[in-house]
Amino acid sequence: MANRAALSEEDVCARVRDSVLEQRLAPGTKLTEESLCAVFGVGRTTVRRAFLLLKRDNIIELQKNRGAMVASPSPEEARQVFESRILVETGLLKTTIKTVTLIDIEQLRGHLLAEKAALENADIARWIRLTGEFHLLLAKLAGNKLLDAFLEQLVFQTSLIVALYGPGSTGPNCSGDDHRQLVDALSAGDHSHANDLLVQHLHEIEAQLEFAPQQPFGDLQTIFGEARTA
Amino acid sequence: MANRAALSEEDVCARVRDSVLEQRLAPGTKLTEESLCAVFGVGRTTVRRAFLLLKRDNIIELQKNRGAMVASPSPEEARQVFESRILVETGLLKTTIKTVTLIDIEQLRGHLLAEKAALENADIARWIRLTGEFHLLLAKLAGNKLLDAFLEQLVFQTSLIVALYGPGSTGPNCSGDDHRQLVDALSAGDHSHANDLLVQHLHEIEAQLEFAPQQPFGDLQTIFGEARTA
DNA sequence: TCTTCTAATATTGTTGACAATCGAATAAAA
DNA sequence: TTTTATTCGATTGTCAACAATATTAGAAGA
Repeated sequence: MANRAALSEEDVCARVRDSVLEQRLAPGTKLTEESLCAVFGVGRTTVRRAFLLLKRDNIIELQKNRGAMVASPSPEEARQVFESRILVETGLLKTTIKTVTLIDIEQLRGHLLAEKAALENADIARWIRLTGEFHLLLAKLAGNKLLDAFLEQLVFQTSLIVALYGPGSTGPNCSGDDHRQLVDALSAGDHSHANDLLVQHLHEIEAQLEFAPQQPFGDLQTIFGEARTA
Repeated sequence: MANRAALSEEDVCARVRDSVLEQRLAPGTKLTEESLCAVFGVGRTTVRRAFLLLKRDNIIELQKNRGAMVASPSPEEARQVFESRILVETGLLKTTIKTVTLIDIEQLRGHLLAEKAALENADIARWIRLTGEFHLLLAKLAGNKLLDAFLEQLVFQTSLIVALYGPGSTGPNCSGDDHRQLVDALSAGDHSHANDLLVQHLHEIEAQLEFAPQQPFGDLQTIFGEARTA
């Protein structure tokens, strides 16, 4: 059994975000306080505070007296997310390309292997999560915590957007080889090429969106139950 | 008298942020729950939730069992704030220069007048706030709410940074004429020039910083009392 | 006088009960 | 059958009391 030390609001927030990142929590899902209390074994106070954090990150929407539901970004919001990602990620890349070390490259390649393994094991949830985390890992190399945190928000929202408007459940969040090519360009110190690849990669994902919503669903206990696979 | 409808955590959060923006709340100031309850006439629940929001915006620091204090960004954090601002603001400018309308220019010029008036009236608090809001107004024209919200965070943090490391109390947050020149360039549709001015403007502010902290102070009741001058 | 320990005070953290509000189900009327 | 009211159950919002923790003040000893 997991330890019984009470989870903090940050923990609950992280768990919910994980579920969003792995697309086990569909946009529009109603989150009642009581159910989350039960799932995570915490009091309403903690859940309530977690809701506040999640709202600030645009992961849930809070309506007065009507509770919380997982956010459903509009097409316009989706556009803004990708616009922001391109700006931030290319900005970070400009720094990274100048400071990147061999150790960093090793770490990135290690991550690529993990992505590949997850895909081969047909562990789709894990793969979806890893492809998102690749971008965060890449961002971290630039050493700007503020932009990191902001990009994190954007990546989580991207997950919601892909869940809403993306291609069928088989469809990739990030097509397989793009990340490897990007690491290669980075390793070669070719900023212009790396930049092109990054922009193209993001545009590709955006281009695959079809703005006609759909609604999968899931049971909360199941969804949250198997969160910690890392 | 103002209406007695209870303020929400967002309201409290906004009031505190206003005070930070106008530099009436010094970095390091201890914020006890009870004092804020008294000042704003709300319960501890509301203050507590506001604290959570303020923490997420890096405006206060929360220590377990030790309460909240206004954040004191480190020199490294200051560097990251300016790096982020340059990235975001130049990115937004690239959009704005393509879509800006005469009405937008009018609005910006109106803001410049307000800045000038505040300066002439020696209403320094208001002037400091307006110079910060100029950047937010400019950003809003690009029509990306996510980047807007992020820049808002950065501007508030800039206020803390200037309070900590900036030139003496007479020193300007944004030197007077820079904003006007920027609007002129924008009005002329000269992207390259506008971009240069913006970058130079931000670099100027950063260059004026001296990383040797100082500590002004103030009474909470006074600080919050005269917040709403807009 | 200075240090160290203890007790008192003040502040924060948590819980549970109660109030307010919303949504659904039912019943009544057109 | 459809629409409108009303009641009931469920969910959220608020508050106050209590517990846990930290800070301060004071006393004792060197």
